[in-house]
Amino acid sequence: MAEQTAKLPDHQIVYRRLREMILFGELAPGQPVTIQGIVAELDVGMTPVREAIRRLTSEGALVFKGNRRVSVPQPDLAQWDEIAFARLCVEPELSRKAVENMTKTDISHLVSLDDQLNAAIARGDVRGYLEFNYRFHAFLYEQAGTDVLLSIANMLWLRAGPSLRVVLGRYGTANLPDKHAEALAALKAGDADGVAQAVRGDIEQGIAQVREHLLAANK
Amino acid sequence: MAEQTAKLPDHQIVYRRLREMILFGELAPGQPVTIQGIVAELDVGMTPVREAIRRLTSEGALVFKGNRRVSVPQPDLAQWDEIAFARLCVEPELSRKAVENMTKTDISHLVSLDDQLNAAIARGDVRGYLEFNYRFHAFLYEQAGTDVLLSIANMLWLRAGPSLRVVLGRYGTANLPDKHAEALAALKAGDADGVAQAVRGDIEQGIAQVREHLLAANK
DNA sequence: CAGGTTACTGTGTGATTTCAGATTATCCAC
DNA sequence: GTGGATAATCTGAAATCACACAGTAACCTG
Repeated sequence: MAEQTAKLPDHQIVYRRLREMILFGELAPGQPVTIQGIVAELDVGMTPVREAIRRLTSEGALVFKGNRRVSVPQPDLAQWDEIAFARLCVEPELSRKAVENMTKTDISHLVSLDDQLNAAIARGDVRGYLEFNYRFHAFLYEQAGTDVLLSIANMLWLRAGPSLRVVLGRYGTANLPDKHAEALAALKAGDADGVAQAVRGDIEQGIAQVREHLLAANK
Repeated sequence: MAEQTAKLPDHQIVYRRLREMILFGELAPGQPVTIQGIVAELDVGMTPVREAIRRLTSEGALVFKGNRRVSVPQPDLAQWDEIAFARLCVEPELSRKAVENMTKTDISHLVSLDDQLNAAIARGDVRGYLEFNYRFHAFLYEQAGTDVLLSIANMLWLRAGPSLRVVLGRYGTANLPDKHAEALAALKAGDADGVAQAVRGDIEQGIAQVREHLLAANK
């Protein structure tokens, strides 16, 4: 693990680091991101930082802000609905495809992630919730072995992350029902449709929460 | 148009140029892409080229080849089916949303693009076919005004482009039925579902052609 | 409050360093 | 002595950096 990052080129390290910061809410929506700020913070040259930012903007995780600043985008209601639509297309399908490739070890890893997720919820740890929720879904989807759909899903999570963070920061981790248990049960039974259905429900719940928040903020 | 590219930063110019090269088949699948090769060819510095390549890899238009080489990807059958699935999710939806925003001027522009497309087919111009086919769909989808879905669609076209080129290069532009006329008719009637249906059919045809080719090549 | 100046940020270039892969040379076994 | 395999070297490209340039926004002064 450690030796992986050691031999990885800088631009990939920066990319991953920034990615995590966006995904887990360390960068707030609207917050400006400057190249030289990152250079100072992560202690690397400008070139790798520029490449990482370029990559993230092309994935929609950062946006050009009129002038030449980039910042973390804050989706409006219409954009949120687009993200929701796309996620509901892609993620149940990924879940379905993942089922037949899952080994017992994989499933127990998912169970462990879900346990850590629940622990984070119990102690009101928003960052922990975001991280383990992401890792739960990401690990499940990875098992589908489909890189095109997976890259789309990752892109969508990147766009959804900051908004989730805002809502959770406001309302806390209480009342966070998820359908992970349901998904795990179907998974153990080898019921692909059941898993897809559970994941769909899980996504719909999360989406609805943010959606209500956006509706309320809008009016 | 010309003054746009004149004031555009180099990395965007390079990005667009490479993008077109991939989209319209100037770069063959599997062909290695080197930074210094592009530097020499387009006469710009390394940094802009690196940024453009980074962006294209994050969109799946180029892939890291194990070590630090990048090349144009060649989807196998499974990947092609993923692309197909995602396109069929996204593009009919984009078409549907586009309908209500289309003005008469927009429609006549689409008609003009379709005419040029047919002219390209008639003269056996593969590159022209790819370009006008792309521009027909791209223009239609742009009118939906939905940037998230649009960026996904663009990503998928980028992944599909090289394969289309291979098939067309092999079988020529004869026997290229499309459903553009059908789509245009529904569009003029304001029939959103009809447009979505026609686009779905159009995509399915194109997909099937490549799919057969991949099946044949595989066995 | 307006005009100009300053500080800062993004952009582009070329030199330098690092690295993966291929080629060649050497050594050991047979 | 020959065949094979392993190790050292060589090559070309990628990765990084430091600097020069340009444009913008903020600030300061009158």
